[in-house]
Amino acid sequence: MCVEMEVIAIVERFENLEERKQRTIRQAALAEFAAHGYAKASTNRIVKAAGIGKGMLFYYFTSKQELYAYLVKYSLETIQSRFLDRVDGKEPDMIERLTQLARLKMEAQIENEEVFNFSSVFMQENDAPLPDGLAVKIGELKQTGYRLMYEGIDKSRFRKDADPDKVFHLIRWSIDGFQQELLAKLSGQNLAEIDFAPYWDEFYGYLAILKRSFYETEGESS
Amino acid sequence: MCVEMEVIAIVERFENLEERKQRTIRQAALAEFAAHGYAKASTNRIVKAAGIGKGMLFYYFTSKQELYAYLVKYSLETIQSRFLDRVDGKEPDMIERLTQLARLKMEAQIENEEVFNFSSVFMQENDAPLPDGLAVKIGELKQTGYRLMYEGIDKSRFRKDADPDKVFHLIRWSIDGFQQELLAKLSGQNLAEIDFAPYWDEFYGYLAILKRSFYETEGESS
DNA sequence: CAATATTCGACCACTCTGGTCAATTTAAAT
DNA sequence: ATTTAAATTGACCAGAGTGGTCGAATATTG
Repeated sequence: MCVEMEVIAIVERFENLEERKQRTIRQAALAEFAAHGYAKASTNRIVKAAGIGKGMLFYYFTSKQELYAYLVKYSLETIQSRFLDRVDGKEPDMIERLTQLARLKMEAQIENEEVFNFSSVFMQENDAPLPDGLAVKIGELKQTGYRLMYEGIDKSRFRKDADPDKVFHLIRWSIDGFQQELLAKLSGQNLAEIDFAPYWDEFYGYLAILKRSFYETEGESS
Repeated sequence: MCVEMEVIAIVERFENLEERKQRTIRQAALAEFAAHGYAKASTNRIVKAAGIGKGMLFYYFTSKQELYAYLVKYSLETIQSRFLDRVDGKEPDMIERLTQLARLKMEAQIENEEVFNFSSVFMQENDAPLPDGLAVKIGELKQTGYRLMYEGIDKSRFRKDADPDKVFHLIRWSIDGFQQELLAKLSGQNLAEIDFAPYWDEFYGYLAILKRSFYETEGESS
């Protein structure tokens, strides 16, 4: 009886769900893992936040581990397609490059806030149980990010009286500092509701100073 | 009988201990609270790390709360006396001021690593049960730190073609960035065993560039 | 109507929690 | 040497929370 059985991976049950429900559960789980890390995250809190019965979580995923692995995979794909793929890694001007990175990351983050929060947690976590393939992919993502930030920058545009590598770092720290401080100020608010225009203006103000200070001056007219 | 009884606060039992043992227990507790925050910190792990029986912890302190409060108080006093009190809040030159802060903080941190790690945790934690007095003192410490970093800086030394407030932030972010990155690179190692000389040299290299770039040029000869 | 796919939450064995306390060792006082 | 007091231990407690199961109820489908 039933020689040819429809074998479906359990996780497909989840993927066949209507998007709305999938999203609710994913958000709840991402938030929980982001807030507590793998070990201390609670499946009970996840189901409560997602508004589903305890049984359903283990109907969609065989275990906490599989749920975690799914979330990591999902996050990697999201970051890749919604952020990294859109970056122009050829732009040689450092400030242009970093501005682009900042803008694209912000755009991606607004629509996938939990994913980015979660990613900064699992990128550091190293005692979470992950299938080898995913662990490798995390490493690759880190490297991609690194390349996008450091590779192919034309340092010859910097002022000649200073070590270009040092100038490079100073510019990076400045832009990072602005971003971090802005994000801290805005934390708690819903990013999607914020009008970023004035913050971008402020940002460009900083960039102008950085250019004036760290780039070779090219014809200083009044 | 025994009308005049020697009433001692329980915590004094701890303070009458020999310094060595006090220190061992304090370090274990500071590390545990720093790593997990108040709620998730485990008294079991503390006594194990400190090498004492479970009973002793509650012989010295009546509860986890009291232990936590003691550690906060101890940390505040340490930071005040070993760091803040030594800062010259009058130095008007921003880079001099921040250099001084970096150096003094580093010196204090080398000899009280756990205290500083713990402090950055309890300064953000806001659902830990603390006697009102201490909560106030934490606020005061934050303000002192803020003043030491921002107050009385002579911004007129900055280049005239840029908003001095922006320049101020750029310099701060640069120095913070260097510090953070260094600390991250050195994390895990025992700070006391590290020779910081080359790092200070590197640091001064950055400061020279910052001065050259952001300060008003005063007679550019060569 | 029957078969199948979903959904629920009570329940399980287990771990860990902050805290207690009877019993023991150590030190001090007489 | 003997009494008294202080210091120290870890087994133990009730309670909370853990990841995960499962029988029963409900929806959906053929």
